[in-house]
Amino acid sequence: KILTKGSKYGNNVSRCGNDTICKEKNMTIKEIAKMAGVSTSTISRVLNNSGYVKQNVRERIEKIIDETGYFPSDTAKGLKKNQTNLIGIIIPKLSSKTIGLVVDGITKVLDQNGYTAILANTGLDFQKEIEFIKIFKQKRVDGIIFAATNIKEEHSQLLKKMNIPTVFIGQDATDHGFSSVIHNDYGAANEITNYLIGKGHQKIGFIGVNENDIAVGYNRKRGYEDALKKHGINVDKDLIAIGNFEISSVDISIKNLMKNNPTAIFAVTDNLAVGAVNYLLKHGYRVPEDVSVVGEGDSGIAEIYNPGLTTIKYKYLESGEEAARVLMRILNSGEMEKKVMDYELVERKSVMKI
Amino acid sequence: KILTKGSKYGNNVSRCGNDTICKEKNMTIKEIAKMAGVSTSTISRVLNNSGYVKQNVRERIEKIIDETGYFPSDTAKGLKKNQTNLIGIIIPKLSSKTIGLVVDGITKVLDQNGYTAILANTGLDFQKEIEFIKIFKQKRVDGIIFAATNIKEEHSQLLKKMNIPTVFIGQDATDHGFSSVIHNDYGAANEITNYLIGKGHQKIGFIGVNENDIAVGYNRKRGYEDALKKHGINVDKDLIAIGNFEISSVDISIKNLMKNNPTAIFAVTDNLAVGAVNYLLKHGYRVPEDVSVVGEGDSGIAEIYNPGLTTIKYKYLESGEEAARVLMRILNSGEMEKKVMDYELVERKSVMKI
DNA sequence: AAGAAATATGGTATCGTTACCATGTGTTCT
DNA sequence: AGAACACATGGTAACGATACCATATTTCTT
Repeated sequence: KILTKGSKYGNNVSRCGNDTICKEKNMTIKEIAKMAGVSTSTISRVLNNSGYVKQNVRERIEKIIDETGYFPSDTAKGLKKNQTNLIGIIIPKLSSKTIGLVVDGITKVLDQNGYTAILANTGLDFQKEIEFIKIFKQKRVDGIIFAATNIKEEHSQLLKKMNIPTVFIGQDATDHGFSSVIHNDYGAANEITNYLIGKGHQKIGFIGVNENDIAVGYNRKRGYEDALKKHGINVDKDLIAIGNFEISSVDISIKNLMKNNPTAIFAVTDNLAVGAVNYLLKHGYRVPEDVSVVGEGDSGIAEIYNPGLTTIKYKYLESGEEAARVLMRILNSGEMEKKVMDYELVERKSVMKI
Repeated sequence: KILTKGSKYGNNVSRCGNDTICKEKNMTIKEIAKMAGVSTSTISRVLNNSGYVKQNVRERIEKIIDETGYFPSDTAKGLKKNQTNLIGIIIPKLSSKTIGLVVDGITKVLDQNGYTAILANTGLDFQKEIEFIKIFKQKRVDGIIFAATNIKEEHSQLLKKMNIPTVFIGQDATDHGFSSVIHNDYGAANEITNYLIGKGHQKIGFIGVNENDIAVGYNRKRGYEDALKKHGINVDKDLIAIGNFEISSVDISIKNLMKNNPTAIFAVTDNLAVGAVNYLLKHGYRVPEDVSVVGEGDSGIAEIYNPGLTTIKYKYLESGEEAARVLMRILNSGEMEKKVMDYELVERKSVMKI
């Protein structure tokens, strides 16, 4: 046992022997060189598998490295090579399956390419985004993947000044000059509205969020409206409710909506859709017999919920992967890219033909 | 516009002027010193707010720093100070609300203390855990927070050799000599089983997971068994089903269980509980009228689901915060700690008295 | 007014690597 | 045999910051 109850274990402090505390320095390339009786240059060569080293010397050195548990300092390496192999990721929060999937995808691809993610969790606080960009600059990250809810001039100004390759995910920042991986929010909303119309619905309620959120708030609403227009259906303000992402906001939105007797409701996220269904069930409506309901996101809950929710499945994991791949390409002198990710309509039990 | 379609933008490469590509070096403390007509020592002093600097000189320097957009290199600083302010976080995956919450909590506290998280996402691959520990060592992280599903000798050996302060979360590693923040899995399972017994249930089915997972698999099962024993109820093997975390595994488990006519079912996670309810509903049982069902986790779905699921709410966000706090204390020469987090029984609609 | 103490600044070694040049050996070619 | 080349190794100056010491200059003490 090295660490026992009561032992001190501070920065750079470890136990040597019983309860003694002592500074423990890291092994360095110099010490390894001395032990092997060669120069640091030679050690560096075997470490990086570069240049010429005699087989038996290489083996001797590798053995020493193994035995001593030496690990070269990426800090020193980074300073010398002006490259950290660190990629900064900026996200609003992690306790959402959507973002979790995105980050899973990002880290997977980064790992394959020898990069490591460093995490900035803004907790939805805009000012923190700016702060974290600066921290990332100080840490000399090689690139940034930015999952912003909306892009302001302040972001792009700062990022340009910083001169760090950046990829946006979930929001289109190509107008600002940045590579972006986005979801086809407009197309998906358009398609699922068409789908409802195809099932005979004409009075389709809409539960959305603030349009400052371009992807979810603005684009999905446009998709809905355009689908109606295309089929000659009037866009009725009284069938449109705007709240926030909180499920509790649904109760108010939908109450107003229901005064106008829609036969179907399109909520822009699965959470909101579930909130809608819960409200309807509680107030004596049957779903889908009396009212059909659809969401978007296929966040896991849609499948499990009762009744199973018809929704749009976005490719979140894949978009994370793609964003990382785009960044890798940029780091290899690639060009700016814009990728629009696929989506998929998945039918379950919450819609009925009328 | 700095970045336009077609522009190259590689590592350390940026556009100077029209389409020209040029290396852009970072500003250094030396250059700032030269511009300000002072030594690097003085710049360092204003940067770190240490030692004496005349007010007007300080202001002149600050102005230059601001105008040039200079950011000191943490890489160089880290090399010199032997401290990176980086904390490595090892997790199995992020696309789970539970882990997302934990990491939210961790990053919140780290941020407050001037540390940044660097992320190792193992994707449930055990061998990667070992690999990432080594990467963290190379990156010279100041500490590690480890959310492992089970702790092997290989882990603790390596971590001790590395000499990096480490806190485990979700699993008790105090036997291995490491600080740990854990959930009271035994107590919670015990309590919710007692609760069912209190509601008059005697034949209580159990849906668990592999006992290699000490926290969820082993401890929760023990809590269940001990509650039965304490009330003089026989632990019936035919009422116990072990599957995995996948919801699809429930269908098989529960089918066998139902042959023995339990009046209640305790599933060790909400997901499994929801799977159970879905199965029961599909096969003509009413919940809770015919069978009561409880889960554990209160992962969000329990609240939204129909019927609302009675469950145990674990403090995931708080445990992340606490783990980070424990680590901060260790870094300040604190002692090893073991923290057991609270839980809370939340009653909803999935249980009925008989 | 002389010495002590506080204020203000600079010089330089150092952190742990790698890049680059220099220097030696063998080996092969003509 | 001598040149040309591959193989093998070492020395040293960076990379960008900070720590520590040295040295002025100013401001207090008594």
